[in-house]
Amino acid sequence: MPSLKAEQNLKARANLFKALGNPTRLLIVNLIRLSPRHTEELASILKLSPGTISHHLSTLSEAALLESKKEQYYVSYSLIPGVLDIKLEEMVSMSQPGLEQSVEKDAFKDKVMRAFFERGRLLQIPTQQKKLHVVLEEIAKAFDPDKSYTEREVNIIIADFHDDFATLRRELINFNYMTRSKDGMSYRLRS
Amino acid sequence: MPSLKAEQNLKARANLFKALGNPTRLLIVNLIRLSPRHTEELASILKLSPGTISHHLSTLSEAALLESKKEQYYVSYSLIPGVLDIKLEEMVSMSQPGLEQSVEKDAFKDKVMRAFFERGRLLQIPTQQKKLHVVLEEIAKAFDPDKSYTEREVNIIIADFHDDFATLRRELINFNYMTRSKDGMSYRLRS
DNA sequence: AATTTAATTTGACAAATATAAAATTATATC
DNA sequence: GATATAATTTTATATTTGTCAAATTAAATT
Repeated sequence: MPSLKAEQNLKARANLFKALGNPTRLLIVNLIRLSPRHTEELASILKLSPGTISHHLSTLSEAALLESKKEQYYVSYSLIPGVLDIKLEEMVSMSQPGLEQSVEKDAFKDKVMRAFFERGRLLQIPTQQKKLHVVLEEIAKAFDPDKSYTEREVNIIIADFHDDFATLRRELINFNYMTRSKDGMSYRLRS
Repeated sequence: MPSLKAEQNLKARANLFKALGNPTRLLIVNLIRLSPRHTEELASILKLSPGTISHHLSTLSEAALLESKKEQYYVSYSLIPGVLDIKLEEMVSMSQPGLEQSVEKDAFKDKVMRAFFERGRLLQIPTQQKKLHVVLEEIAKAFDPDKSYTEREVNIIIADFHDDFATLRRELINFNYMTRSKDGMSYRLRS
């Protein structure tokens, strides 16, 4: 089940950014970056209560940015070495190139399909290009990729979806879902 | 007035991170990264209302991550090219190495000074090393860097701060604020 | 010009966050 | 073992945030 893991991942990424997405915590990271610090010291530098600083430090630690070490009376916090040595791009990008793409297409497509089709019939031809593409793609599925068709055959197949087969046939060619032979006599799916 | 500018900067940085610090917005960035998208499309993919998506898109735009362009009925959003091509380190680091450092030291020092000194007198010798250092540094200022002192002279000067001049003198040597000559007859500030 | 439609803005609300103050915990120093 | 002290946790509160639904705006198609 990659989706669960992906979601975990997503949250973890977001938390890293969220941890850095606060002025006080950015200051803390910058102070700590120069030399390790303890809670009280940071509190007095930033003029916030130790409790508040402690809270911020734990947020940063949970985001896997800081490490700490008991030192005399104090807990000394420091940046985990190399933790900032990464590109924003790497932090942001999810690795599932396929998954997301399919999720998205299906969702948008579903919406359009529900809106424009009813029991296999196309209710109307969408004006909007993005929706039209969904419709054309669906109609294209009715053709066999290995066969070529006469115009009349094409019309009949399209007419199962909608009466205005002429417009739809034109759009299929227009947007390159189908191609017409040079002599204009036969049609087939774009290979 | 560099501090105002620094603060602006600080907030802008934090906002960039904050913009990315939300799972929905991370998904949006990832979807947009692959190909430009419009609001409704994202809404249907992510199953959130158009209003919500619009809000997220404006957050991302304010963080200078997205650009948009009207296209047919739609507003097509895309990532500003190269915007993610930067190290986390560069995003986090503030450039004022001096400023911050002085702010911090003064703040912590001030707190210790107020706690341990009263009208120039040291109320007690701090147990804690970090505080002791602040105190020793302060006492060290009473010596002329160009002069050397007999032990008796050192004692007299320290006695102005606190009766237990012997301990303080020992700590000054201990922590290398002052050095004692080989013959043990003269003291001076660490050069 | 009228109509359609995507996008944005507004209003409302529940959830999350940043903060201080106080209580508690954990650990050094004596 | 008692005491001192930094750190953390808890409680409380004001602010910010994410979301939806509804109203409004802006713009393209008719």
